[in-house]
Amino acid sequence: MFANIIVDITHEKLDKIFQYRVPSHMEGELSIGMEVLVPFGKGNRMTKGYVVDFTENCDYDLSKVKEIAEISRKGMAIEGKLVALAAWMKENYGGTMIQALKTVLPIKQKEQAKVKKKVRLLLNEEEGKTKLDFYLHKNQKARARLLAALLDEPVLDYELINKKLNITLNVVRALEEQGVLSIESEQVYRNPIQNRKQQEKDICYTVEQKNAIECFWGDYQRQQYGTYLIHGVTGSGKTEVYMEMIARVAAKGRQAIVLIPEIALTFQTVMRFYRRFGDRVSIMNSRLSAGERYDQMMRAKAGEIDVMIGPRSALFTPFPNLGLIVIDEEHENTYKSEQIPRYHTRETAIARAKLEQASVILGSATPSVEAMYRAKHGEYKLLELHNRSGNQEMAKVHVVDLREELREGNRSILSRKLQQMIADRLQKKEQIMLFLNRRGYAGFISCRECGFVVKCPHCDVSLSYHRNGKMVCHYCGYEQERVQICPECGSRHIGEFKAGTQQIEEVVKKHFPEARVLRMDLDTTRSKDGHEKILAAFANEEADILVGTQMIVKGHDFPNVTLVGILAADMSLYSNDYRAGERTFQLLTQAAGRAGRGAKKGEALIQTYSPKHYAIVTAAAQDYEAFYEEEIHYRELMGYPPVDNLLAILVSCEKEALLETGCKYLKEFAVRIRGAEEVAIIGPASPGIGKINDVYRKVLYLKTEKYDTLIKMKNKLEQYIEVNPGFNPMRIQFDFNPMHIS
DNA sequence: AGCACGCCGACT
DNA sequence: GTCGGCGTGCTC
Repeated sequence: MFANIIVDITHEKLDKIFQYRVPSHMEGELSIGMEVLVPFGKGNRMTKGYVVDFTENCDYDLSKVKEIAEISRKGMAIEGKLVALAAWMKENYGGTMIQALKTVLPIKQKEQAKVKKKVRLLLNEEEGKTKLDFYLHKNQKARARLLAALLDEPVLDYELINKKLNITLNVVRALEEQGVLSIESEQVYRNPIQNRKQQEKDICYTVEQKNAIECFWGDYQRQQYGTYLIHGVTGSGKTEVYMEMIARVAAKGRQAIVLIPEIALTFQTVMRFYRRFGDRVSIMNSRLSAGERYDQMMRAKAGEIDVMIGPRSALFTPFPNLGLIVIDEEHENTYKSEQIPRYHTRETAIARAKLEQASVILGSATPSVEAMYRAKHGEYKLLELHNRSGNQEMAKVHVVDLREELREGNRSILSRKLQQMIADRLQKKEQIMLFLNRRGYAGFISCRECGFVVKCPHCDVSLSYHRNGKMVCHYCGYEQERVQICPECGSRHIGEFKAGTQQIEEVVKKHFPEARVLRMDLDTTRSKDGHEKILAAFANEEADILVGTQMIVKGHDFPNVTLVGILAADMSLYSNDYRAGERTFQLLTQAAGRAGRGAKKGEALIQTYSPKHYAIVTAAAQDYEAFYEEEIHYRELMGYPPVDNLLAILVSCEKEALLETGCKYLKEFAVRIRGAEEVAIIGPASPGIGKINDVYRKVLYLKTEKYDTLIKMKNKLEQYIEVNPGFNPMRIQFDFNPMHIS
């Protein structure tokens, strides 16, 4: 038997897998993730490594393969656990072990950046000059070059010496021995946030909050670690519940990870954690430099902190004794990675928690259908928070039928009712948010007159215009000619629906010239901190109306906002994707939740062409249960996740003809290995973008109830692709339960 | 990263 | 010839 091993040396060149023979006496006890000592390199010096995988055969020159020397056993090191997690991710999401390891051990890439070696000159000017003459005389060019540079600037970064002066470590070492210079490698941690601990006033929990905490804690005390789904309406105080749970876990000497979508990782949120945990908290975000991020990881490993807050990558924080993982806004689709391995944070967090005997808390006001499905099937424990903790009332939600507006001659994007309400708030000096749902804007084709949407007859997803001038289904590849008139009512006002925040800003300014309007979208937030600046300005009431996309509905509380207008709720409803209903419901509920967060009562208004659609009806009623029932019924009917599982196989190739034959072979192979299993094999279909940078793309779908079957088929397909050189010019990616069908 | 190998100029 | 400095390439 052979073992695949990564060598614990931090350098890109060694960032690959080495194979070693497993001595027979180790066969029983060696497992993935274990730390071992192996002879490495010419001198066979003993080097630390981690077992990453086992194989029967060896594809390296057998005469060169060495044997593992010993297992270093001081419990499973934290790296070992993460390696084991990487192995799980590779198995469940596809890709190579290296790719999985790179996502799990970010340390590897960062280390060289952080161990900033410095070189300091030890000689005075005179001694230096003499030495320099000596080197020049002996024609020792590299030494002379280095010394000359040091005489100019007595302390230099090793990296600079290495890259710009082209001098190797050999030379530096030689000069060190001669006492010309010294090598210093300092290790300074920087904490990106100052310690500003303030004691938060005593917290009073509601009955529901208490119940949730005690339910979790009871299990935890009995060492029953599991997954909990907290379904709590906006304003029900989920964060207090998380913090109490974390505090109790931390008191037991265990650490916690809090995952928050990057967009919701605002100063406000972070400060709440700081107030409670002081400098035992650390945050990670994309603004931190690589070095700072590495420092944070090292602090976590060294036991200097108890809580790490960050986006999905923070899941891999190397805590020595992880006890709890919290995933806030669990339904957000940024929790699914777009890079290989295309892991889902929720599933991966649960896998990590199992490896480390920890619990997982999922929280959301609008849980994903997957999470709720699993909670209802007993996989997760459901904890409900129905009431707002401050006793505020939920916003009243109105629905306006835009078809009716059109019939009555109002072609504006602002319905008459919305115009009235805006005028009313302006006069009361209250604030307004206008929300444009741009998600999934990859146009759908709808009738402005009756609201009819052109759909695929086989898939129940909307068709969209394709470059070839036809309307296509991105799921099954179905095509039909463009419609000129609405098949439902015969109107000629049928076409792609589009509108942008800019147009809306103009319309609003025209209607209400006295109002101060702020716009927030990709254009206006591009500058550094643009995001925060706009939100701060609005919070300071420097504007009356904030117009924006979904980024305005996340996280921030504006007490003076008493009206939220949702301008075109349909935008995400008919994107070509089975999650459209879910996303629409989530966005509408969240947007409505922004109104009335202060003392004054709030109202929300939804403008739509399909007021009867269940996602809109249930969102208007703020009735998650009703939505879930409808949605799960639809998923059952269509066999979409979470009822069935879906594996997307994305194939791309520069040659269109090759791509097609490749897909044909893949499909045939899939049919062959399916055997008697009940697996639907769909496609190949063209994804939303059929060609990127002259690379053609196709997608195949496998659909079945059993996730395991999909994994098995993925493994066989991966093997098949590897042994057939015909697939070499193609890139093939696997995506389990993709966030969008594209 | 660490180590050996091989090239090249300098000096006995 | 041979010695030592210096860049290069490999490590299962």
